[in-house]
Amino acid sequence: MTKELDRILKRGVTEVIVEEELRRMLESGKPLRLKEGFDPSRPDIHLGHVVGLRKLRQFQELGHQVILIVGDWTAQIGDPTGQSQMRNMISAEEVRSNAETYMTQFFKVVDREKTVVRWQSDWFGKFSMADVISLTSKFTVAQMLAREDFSKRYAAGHPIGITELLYPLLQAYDSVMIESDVEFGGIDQKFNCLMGRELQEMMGQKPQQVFFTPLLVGTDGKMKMSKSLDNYIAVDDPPNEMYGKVMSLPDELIIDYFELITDVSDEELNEYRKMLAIDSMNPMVIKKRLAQVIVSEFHDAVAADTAQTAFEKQFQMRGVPNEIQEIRISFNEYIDSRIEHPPSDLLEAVKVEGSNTVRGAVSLAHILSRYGVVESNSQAKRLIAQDAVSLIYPDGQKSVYREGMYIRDGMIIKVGKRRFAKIVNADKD
RNA sequence: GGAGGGGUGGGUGAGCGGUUAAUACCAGCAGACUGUAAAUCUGCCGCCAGACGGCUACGCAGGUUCGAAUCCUGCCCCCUCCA
Repeated sequence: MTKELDRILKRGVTEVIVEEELRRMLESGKPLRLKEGFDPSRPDIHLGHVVGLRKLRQFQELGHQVILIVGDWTAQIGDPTGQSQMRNMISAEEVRSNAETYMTQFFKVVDREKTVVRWQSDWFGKFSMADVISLTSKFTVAQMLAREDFSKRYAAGHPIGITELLYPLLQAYDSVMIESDVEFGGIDQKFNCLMGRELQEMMGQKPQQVFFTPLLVGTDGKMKMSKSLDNYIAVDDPPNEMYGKVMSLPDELIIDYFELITDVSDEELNEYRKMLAIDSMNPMVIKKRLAQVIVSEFHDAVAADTAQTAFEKQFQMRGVPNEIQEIRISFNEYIDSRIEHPPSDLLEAVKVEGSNTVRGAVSLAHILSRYGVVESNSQAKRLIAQDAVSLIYPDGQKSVYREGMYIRDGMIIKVGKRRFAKIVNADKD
């Protein structure tokens, strides 16, 4: 028991306030009320969130109760944490639908049975001006500026919304309302969470303990994982994509990921650490193992295997993936329209070598942009000019696409490393 | 209320009448290399057009000019200082 507790309190933890106190509470055997709040402003949960969610799960397994707070009010304000710009407010309807998707993802990690969901609007919905004043009167501007995000912005002359100052107060008030024993959050939430302690104490409650988890670095290897930086791996990512994203992580992150979002034993972890340190194994191999573990966690072992095979085939052996977007086009239509009276939005095509061939650089660029393989016509042309587009014939032959080449039924177009599309002549059926 | 500074492409940020689809950096994309790692090198990086070329773009709306992101007028927004 104590050993297990040690592990939970040590692995994947940045700081616990107050550790001794929390340990005592845990050992007392009394079920604790664990608070985790989220703002349904961006509904996608990614691996960065999972670090904390896994902790919640571990505590649940010890018999404690999770109280999930849907921050429908704070979401509208926008969390100022780590922001150098003022946040824009989002609408109430948006919040509501986001919350929906959020929760299904949330419960991929956390045990639904041992979780209570509360909406902030339960209490803030009936907040009056008098309540707002009474809440805000407890704090000073200096206290708010003690927070680095704010003081930096202030010093740099960047705007700070008054609602943003309110944010930590609302979050703190949540702790009071649910009589939280322990709040969970990323270390960047420190200010907000500590605010909760202060407010609880002022309101005559025992201040919550706070459990801070580390921030997971995103796929760019530099910044913390976040949706707005587009360096995230979402728990909802399909297996192949998830696998690929893990493989694209910088090697330096392998250990962190194993430690923070998988259950591999400490012994195994040390093993990897050693291997990486002395270079006794290609890090790629260990990373593949990581990718597999992660995909099995959010999907299943079979999906993980499939993803691995697909990855090897597509990227390591430079092959063609199994599932490819099909582009069905009527060859005849293109050809006829060319001959009769070509509408400007139609593709140019020239009939050659029988009826199942379309020709011309224009055509391919159009096809690619029209069917969403690339964003625009201009972009397609640029890619073609850069030899980034190639044709793969049904017999496996491959050649870089050049202006004037023929496009045939059944041919696969490869754009860059990862975009594929198969041309199908719709006239056949 | 007063004084001053500012709003430029995804981000930072230059330009302050023409040679500017707009310097530079970051991000992004592509190619070489490779382990879809990192590092490095190279190219691209508004849209349409096969091409000549055209269109849209520098907070918004007008105006001056052969010509404006650059000048003028009005409006909106942001920042700083004083009260």
